[in-house]
Amino acid sequence: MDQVAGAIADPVRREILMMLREGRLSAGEIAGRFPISRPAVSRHLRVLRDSGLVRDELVGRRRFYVLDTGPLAGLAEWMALLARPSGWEHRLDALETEIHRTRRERRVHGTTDQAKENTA
Amino acid sequence: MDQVAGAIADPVRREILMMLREGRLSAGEIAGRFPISRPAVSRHLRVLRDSGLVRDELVGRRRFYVLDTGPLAGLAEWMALLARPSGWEHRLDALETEIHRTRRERRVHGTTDQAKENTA
DNA sequence: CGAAAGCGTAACCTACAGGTTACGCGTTAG
DNA sequence: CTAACGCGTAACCTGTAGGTTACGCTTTCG
Repeated sequence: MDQVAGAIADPVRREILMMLREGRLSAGEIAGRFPISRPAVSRHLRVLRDSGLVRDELVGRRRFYVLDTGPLAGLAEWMALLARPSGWEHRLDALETEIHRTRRERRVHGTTDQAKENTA
Repeated sequence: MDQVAGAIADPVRREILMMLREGRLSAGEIAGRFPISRPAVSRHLRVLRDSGLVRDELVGRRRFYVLDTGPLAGLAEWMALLARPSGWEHRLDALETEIHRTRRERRVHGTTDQAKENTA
């Protein structure tokens, strides 16, 4: 959970995650949408990979990144625990169920090309 | 939300927040539970105050800190948005939930002594 | 096969986060 | 009134996060 919290803390990484929400993207496609250099983005992607928030799929000479919201569950649980008397934690519960549902449907994003899976 | 994410990212600050869940604590009481120096804890408290996650109450020569989970809502919403499959219907849903979010008083920790409120 | 595309890694630099000690200021106690 | 307490701030040091350029490896294409 520590790694997840750290990964979330950076605005560039948060934006990358939001990009990946609409489907997988190659490293170059992601880097092209930022004003910073490609290696900088590459290292942000490495942090996200280590945290488990993204998976990568090697397709030819390209590397696609896929969002994986699973690791968010731990952080969500911590937040819910912290805010127990608050009232908005119901949305966090919803988030967790959503995460589990997404876990089942993850294969929808996978298209029909072969890819060597490189999960962190 | 950026400040909240940054505040959450540090393990010491997370532990402070968990401590405050059971009631307000003075700066000295908090610092006494960590192996690091008191000024270091003081600056962690400053970060938490700036993020809005804690409020402070001056009582005599002591300064009590009180948990405020309100600012977590923004981050929670972002996480929920990320975990959902992309689509504008879901965004509307989240917006609606945010608008009707309850602002009920969190007077639970407040005891009966007078205190000058110093919210960030 | 040789050249170009697509990415990650290495080496390097700078800014800042997080730690320490020294200090100052307001408040309580004696 | 003076001394001690409680706490924040200033000044300083160090490790690391995040940026850059240079480079190397693998895959595709002429």
